[in-house]
Amino acid sequence: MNGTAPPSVSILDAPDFNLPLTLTSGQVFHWSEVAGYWEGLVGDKYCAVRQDGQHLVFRGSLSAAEVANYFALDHAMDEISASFPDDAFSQAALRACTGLRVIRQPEWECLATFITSAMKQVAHIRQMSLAIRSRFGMPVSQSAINAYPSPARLALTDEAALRECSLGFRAKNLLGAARSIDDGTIDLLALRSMKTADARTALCSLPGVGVKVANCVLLFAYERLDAVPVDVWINRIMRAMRGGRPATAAQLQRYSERHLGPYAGYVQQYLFHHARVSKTLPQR
DNA sequence: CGCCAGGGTCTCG
DNA sequence: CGAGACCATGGC
Repeated sequence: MNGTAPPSVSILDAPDFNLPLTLTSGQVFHWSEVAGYWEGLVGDKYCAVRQDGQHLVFRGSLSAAEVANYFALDHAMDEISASFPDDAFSQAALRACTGLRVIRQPEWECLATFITSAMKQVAHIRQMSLAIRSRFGMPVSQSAINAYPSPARLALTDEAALRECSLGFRAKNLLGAARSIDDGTIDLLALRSMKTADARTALCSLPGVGVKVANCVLLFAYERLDAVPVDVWINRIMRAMRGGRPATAAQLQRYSERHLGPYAGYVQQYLFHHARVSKTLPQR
């Protein structure tokens, strides 16, 4: 209301939620912990948030409804937990990752970030994402980092400039995707009302987007909670679930879709994070 | 230092 | 359809 008023803090109920776990589970890459608060952007809106037991304490430009929507506080965690398969892998991951939410990310920055994720570790995906924001993004009031640059902005740059953000061979793909979206070849808004299979096909027509990246975007930005990204970690876990027998990528993708239940994407995210932090699985 | 990372694409059998 | 080569870069 009053432009000279001190920044106010708001409080939100957040049962069955673990903020740091959610923000460090490899679905979103730009949040930083500063002085007890997690600071980040949702689109071009700044948010600083910390967890206090069953509550979120936050300040910035987001309304309570927007914070709740971003962190998917409305997800029916009882129902989702109950849907996890009754095998040792899934149940161990469920116990270890209680409170992890699959959040609702802005579509373009999710897509762009996962285009740059190919054959990269989580730490480096974060570095590339921050470099792109710093170099091409618009400053945001209160925020140490910039908004993710729009497709139109990236369409204006060139491959060499993107390579200076350490993208390597991914630079051409990000540029090509930005241009296809900027010129209307692909309409990210239109994907919202499409069947998952059709949306996946559309995403896969973009350079640097195959089934794995498309499923990341469907899961993390389009709320398709049954979409299962099969990366090298999930690959190992699926193989172990099947008794360690060798299997093709297509077999493992099919297995994940048939055996992980209606919230397969959730199960996958728990399996991924648990395996990655515990390092209990065979390395090959 | 050698190996690996939240892969995609193209070619060849 | 399935396997291999190739693509850059940094963490460990």
